[in-house]
Amino acid sequence: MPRLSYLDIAAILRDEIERGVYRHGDTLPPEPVLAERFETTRATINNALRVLRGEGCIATHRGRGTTVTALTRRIRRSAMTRYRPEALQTSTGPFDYEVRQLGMSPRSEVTVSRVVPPAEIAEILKLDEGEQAVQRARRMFADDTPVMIASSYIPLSIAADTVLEQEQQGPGGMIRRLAELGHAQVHMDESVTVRPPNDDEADFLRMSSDQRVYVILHIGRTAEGTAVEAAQQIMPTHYWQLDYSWDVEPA
Amino acid sequence: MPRLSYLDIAAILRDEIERGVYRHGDTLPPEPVLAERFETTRATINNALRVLRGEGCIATHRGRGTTVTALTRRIRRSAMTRYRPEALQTSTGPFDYEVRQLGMSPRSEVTVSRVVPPAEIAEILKLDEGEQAVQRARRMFADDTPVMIASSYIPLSIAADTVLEQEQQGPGGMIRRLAELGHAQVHMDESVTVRPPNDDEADFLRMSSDQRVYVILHIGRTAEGTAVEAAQQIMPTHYWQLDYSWDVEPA
DNA sequence: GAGTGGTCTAGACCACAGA
DNA sequence: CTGTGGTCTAGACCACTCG
Repeated sequence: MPRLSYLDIAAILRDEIERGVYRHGDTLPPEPVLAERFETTRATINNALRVLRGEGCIATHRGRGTTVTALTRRIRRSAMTRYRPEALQTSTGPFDYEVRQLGMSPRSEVTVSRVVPPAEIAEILKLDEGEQAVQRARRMFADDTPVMIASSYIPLSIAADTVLEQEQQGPGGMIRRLAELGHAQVHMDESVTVRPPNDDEADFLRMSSDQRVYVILHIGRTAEGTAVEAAQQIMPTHYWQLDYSWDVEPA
Repeated sequence: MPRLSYLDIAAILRDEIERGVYRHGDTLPPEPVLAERFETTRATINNALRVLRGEGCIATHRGRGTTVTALTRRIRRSAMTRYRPEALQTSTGPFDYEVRQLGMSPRSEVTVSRVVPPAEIAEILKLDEGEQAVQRARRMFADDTPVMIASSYIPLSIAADTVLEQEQQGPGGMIRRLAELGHAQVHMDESVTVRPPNDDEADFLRMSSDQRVYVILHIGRTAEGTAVEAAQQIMPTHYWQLDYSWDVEPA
């Protein structure tokens, strides 16, 4: 019998996970045991697990073991509905809706502070070098699995000493508050890129460097085209699907 | 002096690439040479190169060596403009525009055939089990670097024996032709996910399994909501940025 | 302290590209 | 043929988690 390659082993384990031999949340056998089962060494098993980790099937933790990832389906982030007035009416907000769609429980933690934003954000908000902005940082969970980091920045000239510097926003969230302050947003820009997580992101999102995050840069603009809010959202690619839909004029 | 970890080595090499010690297109020293330089073994070098490969910095080819990736900036795919009538007026089409924006030369190859589409596509187009559709497969290049695989599917009931089964489409492309055939599209849906490339994709796009592709499912609908075109686009994440922009009603 | 996965060493064989 | 990167073996040390 020919030896199995790490890809073969990954395929076998993937199949067993899909067939339910290992359930979501289960712990896989330790690497030495798998090595024995497949008549190979730990290095090869480690390689196979890296493949599955990259796909988001499993998560490995030193000292704790290898567990099958909890999320069955991906959370669907519907860009066009999540910023619509109707979506904002609900006190819970679009993230809560998106997570509940999967039958999971949403939770989030907010931190508000004044910071000098990253250069990319400062440029969008047309801030001077070293100028501060209000940062609203949110860490979001689905059933206690961390699934998103979002940082919104609003120029101090708009947000200083307003409700935007308080943690609780009330129904309609930031968009509604900004509108009430005379900065109604009528246009959104988003760009999507993908990269490995940095150390902080990997730590909070419990990711390995074999996995990837979406980086979504979201910009809200007023009728004059001024950017009044710039937000960066970091999400593991294996947890999310991004949905967009729009109307076009017929050709 | 402490030994360097593969992450340290990756960081050093990344820095050297960014500083221009190795230029885009250059070949890096072979792994045994790097192993000697960093006083370690090939396995550790291999590990370091895997990190850079995952970021899209380099590409490794057995027998040929390791080269620095050609693309400096990412191609920007602007979803909302690429399907607008104005964008379609130009005979060249949106992909050509997007690539030229980077100062590169676009090229694409089209293959038209009748196939039974993947289940996901068949469901969208409401095809019966085993029913065929017209597939227009495009492989796209920027300066001879393969950057995208796109497969559009149109139901046979619409496309059979029409200009849609010919390779050349003329100005306005498929959207215009569909409109002329009485299937004007007024609504677009797109979903974005990310995964490792499959073997075919990795082969054509010259990717390794450490890298990732966007999978964009694009659906064009008529005023009645009928899907008349479903397309799947596969693009290496390290080559592309996805842009979306839209208007919202004020809160 | 025992068990986990992360990383490394030293060496080997292989598939593949190119002269 | 030589040199490349891909993969594997056998063994080791380490950091981390948990009882």
